Amino acid sequence: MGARASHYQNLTDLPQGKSRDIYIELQKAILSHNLLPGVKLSEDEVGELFGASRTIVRTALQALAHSQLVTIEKNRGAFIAQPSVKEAQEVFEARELIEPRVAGMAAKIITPKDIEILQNHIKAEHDAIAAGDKGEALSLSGFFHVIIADIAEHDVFSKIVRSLISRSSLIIALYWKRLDTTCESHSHHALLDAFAENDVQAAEKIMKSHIVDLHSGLDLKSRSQSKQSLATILNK
Amino acid sequence: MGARASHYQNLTDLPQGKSRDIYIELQKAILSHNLLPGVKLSEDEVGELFGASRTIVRTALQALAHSQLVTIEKNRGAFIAQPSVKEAQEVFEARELIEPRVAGMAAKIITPKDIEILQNHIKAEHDAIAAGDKGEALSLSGFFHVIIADIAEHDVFSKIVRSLISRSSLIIALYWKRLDTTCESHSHHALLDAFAENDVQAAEKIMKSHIVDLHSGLDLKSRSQSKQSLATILNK
DNA sequence: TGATTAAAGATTGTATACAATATAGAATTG
DNA sequence: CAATTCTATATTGTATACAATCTTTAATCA
Repeated sequence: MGARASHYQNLTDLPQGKSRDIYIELQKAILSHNLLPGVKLSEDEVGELFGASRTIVRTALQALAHSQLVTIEKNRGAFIAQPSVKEAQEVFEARELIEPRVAGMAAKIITPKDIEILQNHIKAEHDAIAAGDKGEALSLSGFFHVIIADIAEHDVFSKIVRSLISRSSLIIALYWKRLDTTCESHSHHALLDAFAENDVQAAEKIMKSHIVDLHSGLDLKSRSQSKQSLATILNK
Repeated sequence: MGARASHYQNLTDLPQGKSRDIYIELQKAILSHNLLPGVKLSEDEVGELFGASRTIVRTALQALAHSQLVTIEKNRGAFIAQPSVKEAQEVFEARELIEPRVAGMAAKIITPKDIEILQNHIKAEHDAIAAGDKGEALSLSGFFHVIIADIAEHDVFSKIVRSLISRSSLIIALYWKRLDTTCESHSHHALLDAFAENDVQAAEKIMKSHIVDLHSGLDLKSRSQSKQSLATILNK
C-alpha cells in the first residue's frame, strides 16, 4: 500500500496489543462494508473469533465507540453505528470545509514519491473494481483522502479527516443512491494533476467540488438495513 | 450556567455511570489547570479518590486518552498530556479554520435566550477573575466557545470544537506567555454584538481574529512543568 | 386466542485475583 | 565513590467469577 505507515492508524491514543488488532480488523470490515450498520458485536462472539478475553474485546469496542464507528448501549451491547440523516449532512459539511484546506496544504509540500504512492493507490482501486471487489474499492477510495491528509503532515487535521472518512463509509452504506461509483476516480485523477503542479488553489477547488459531488450522491430519505452472522462476515 | 445541557458533555460515545463522573471530574480539573500536563494519574490512586474499582477508572482514563487529554504509556500508566509545539500550532490552525465557520452558523440562528446565556457566561467569567479564581476563569472562557458551537446546532463541528478547546487548555498551560488574560473578554463582547444583529460575516471575522490573537499569545519556545500530589489537587 | 405475567437463559457490568512489567533501592564491584 | 547489577516493591495488563440487566420463552388469565 506504499511507504507511508499503514493507513489504518498512526495513533498514540489507541489500545495496545491484541485490542488494537481487533480494533483494526473490525474497522477494516466496517470500512469495506462487510460489517453493516446495525449489526451487533457481542463481546463473547468477538472474543471467540479473535481468541481474546472479554476484557480485551471491551477495550477495542470502546475505542471503536470513541471513533463513532460503534454505538454502545447500556446493558445491551455494541452495534455498528447508524448515522442519522442529520449526522450525514453534518459530516459532509465538515468535510467540505476541512478537506479542501488539507488538500491545499498537501499540494504545497507534496513530493514525487508521494505522488507515486497516490498513483499506485488509484491503480489498486481500479484493480479492486475490475476484480469485482466493491467493498475493497470503496475502502481504498476513502483511504485516498486519508493519505492526502498524511501528506499534508498535519496530525490534527489528519485525525479529524480520518474520523470523517470512517463515518462517511457508514453513511454511504446507509444512504448511497448512485449506481456508478467509478465517477469518483475522475476527481482523484484531477487532484493528482493539481498536486503534480503544486497548484494549491486548484487542489482546494477540486477537492471541494469532489466532496460536494459525493454529498449529492446521497439519498437522505431511504435507508438500507441488514442482518448477518458476524462469523460469516469476517469469514473465520 | 444556563439552560443548555451541561457543557461538560452531551455525548453518547462516552462511558456511562461512575466512569463518566470520573471522566468529567478529571476533565474539569484539567481544564481549570488544577491538573497540569505531565501529572501522573495512577489507577489505584484515582480509584481510591473516587471510590471506584480499577476497572471503572481504566474506562475513564481510556476515554480521556481518546479525547487526547491524557496519554497512556504501556506498562507505565496514564499522564496528563503534554502537547508538543507542533501540536499546539496545529490545534490553533484548526481552530482558525473551523471556529469562524461555526460562529457564522451560530449567528444565523441564535435566539435572544441564547444571547442571554452567553451574557451570563461572560458575567460568570468576570466574577471568577474578580474572585481571583484564574483557573475557573480560564475554563469558562474556553466553554464560551463550546456554547457557541452548541448554539450552531451542528454536532459534528461541536464535538470537534470541544476537543480543540480542551487541548487548547493544555497548550495554554504549557506555552502561555501573556500576563493579562483579560484582553480576551473584549473579543467575546464584540462577538455578542455581532450575534445580536445576526451578522454572519462579522461573527466569522471576529472569531477568526480572536483565535489568531490567542495563538499569538503563545510562546512556543519555553515550557512550564509541575509536580504535585493528585489528592491535594482534587482536594479530596 | 390474545394479551399479560413469570420464569429461564443469555449478555453486559463490575470487582478482584494473578501475571507481567517497570521502578526504586540495596548490594556489589571496579 | 561512581557505576552497575540485582532484588524487592509497586503498578499496570489480563482473565475470570459473580452481580445486574435485558431478552426470550413458557405459563397464566381474561
